[in-house]
Amino acid sequence: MGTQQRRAREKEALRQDILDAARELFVKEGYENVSMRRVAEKIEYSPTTIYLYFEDKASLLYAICEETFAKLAKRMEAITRDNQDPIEALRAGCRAYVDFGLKNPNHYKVTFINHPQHPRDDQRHLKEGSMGMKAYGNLRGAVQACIKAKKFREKDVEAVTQLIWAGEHGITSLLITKPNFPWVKKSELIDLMIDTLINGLRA
Amino acid sequence: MGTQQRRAREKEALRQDILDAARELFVKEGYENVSMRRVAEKIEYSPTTIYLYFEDKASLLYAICEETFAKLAKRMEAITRDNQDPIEALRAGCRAYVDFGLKNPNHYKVTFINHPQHPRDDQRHLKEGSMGMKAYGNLRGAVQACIKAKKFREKDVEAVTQLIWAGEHGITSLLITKPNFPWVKKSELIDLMIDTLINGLRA
DNA sequence: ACGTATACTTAACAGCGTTAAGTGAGAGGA
DNA sequence: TCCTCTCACTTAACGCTGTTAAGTATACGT
Repeated sequence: MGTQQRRAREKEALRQDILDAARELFVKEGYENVSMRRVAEKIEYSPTTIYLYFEDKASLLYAICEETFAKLAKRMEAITRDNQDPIEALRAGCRAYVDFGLKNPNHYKVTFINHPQHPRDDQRHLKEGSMGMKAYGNLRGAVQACIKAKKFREKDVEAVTQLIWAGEHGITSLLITKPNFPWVKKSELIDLMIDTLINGLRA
Repeated sequence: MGTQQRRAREKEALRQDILDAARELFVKEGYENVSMRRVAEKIEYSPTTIYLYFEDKASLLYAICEETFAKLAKRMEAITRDNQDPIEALRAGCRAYVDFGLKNPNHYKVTFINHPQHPRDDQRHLKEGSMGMKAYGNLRGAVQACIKAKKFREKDVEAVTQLIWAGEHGITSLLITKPNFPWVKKSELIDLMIDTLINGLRA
């Protein structure tokens, strides 16, 4: 009777092997530059085996990104929880977001930078329940707190959240995709963005 | 003797035909979704003919983008020339940049959003002499004017220029790549970004 | 021991960007 | 006028890609 459970365990193990192999390759060489055949080679199975565990290449990627962004969501939650001052919490959350993007550029690229190729994956990373959406919700919470404490002049929570997200994303994505541009000191540029936005929003 | 000139004219005409066909397809369906074979089909030549006029697919795209961004650079130049108030000039320039991106999403995508695939094209759109760089230079001019007029607290021209560019880019790229996200009114979000940044920078 | 479900592989399809080799028309010189 | 050679273009092919249909062998339940 334990056979079924053992088989299920073995299936799950192979699924994890595929995820591990794909994650390593995607992170090292970028999603577009890694073929299903190369992932298969790494785990020493035929390419088609992967399709028994994941619908297609995009789904494989999505599973990996959800894993990764779960960490970001957790980290941002901890920041807003531990910080008393809402402004400081927001500032720290923003900084964590950008740092996370720069530390996981390939994940960030496929989740937030690249346009979805197939209409089927459209916005998958920002659909309800996704980790990307969870992180967004967290940011909104931090913004909400600032507005409640009457720190901001603008009262539209959604607008301010989207504004800050766009600012963070602008810096993060440009630093990732244009590494050879003659940037000023990156860390200071990030802080300048966060400070300027918060300053500009102040009541 | 006029033969050589006529042949040169004919070559140039075909080059333009290729550009026109490629532009139309790229704009309508996006760079990645258009193959060289499809461009060739449209001009009724064999696929390899294109390679007699352009080094590869990326170069064909680059030529098209330079055309397009030349228009943006020109527009931004006119704005900074016609506007007396440096802050208003900057504001108008920012607005023009974002509007341009939203009106030419496919050009904007390949120029500013996508990561360069091949190291050879790396940063091509932001190299010296490119139209992308010209537009950047224009923005820096507008920022310079604001700093000279003592309107900003931060004095580092390069840092402020990059900050504003990142802000503009953040909004533009997210609105383009995530059209189904529940955005607040787009036009107001754009203005909020520009106003908040300028406000936050004010002396 | 036998049939069947399950896990996996082989072979193939239709497409991609790109290149090497081949063709044919037309210009220029004798 | 005829020949030659240049130059614009095409045909065929290479080595990839993601994905699927069909086939095979193992190991399970009866």
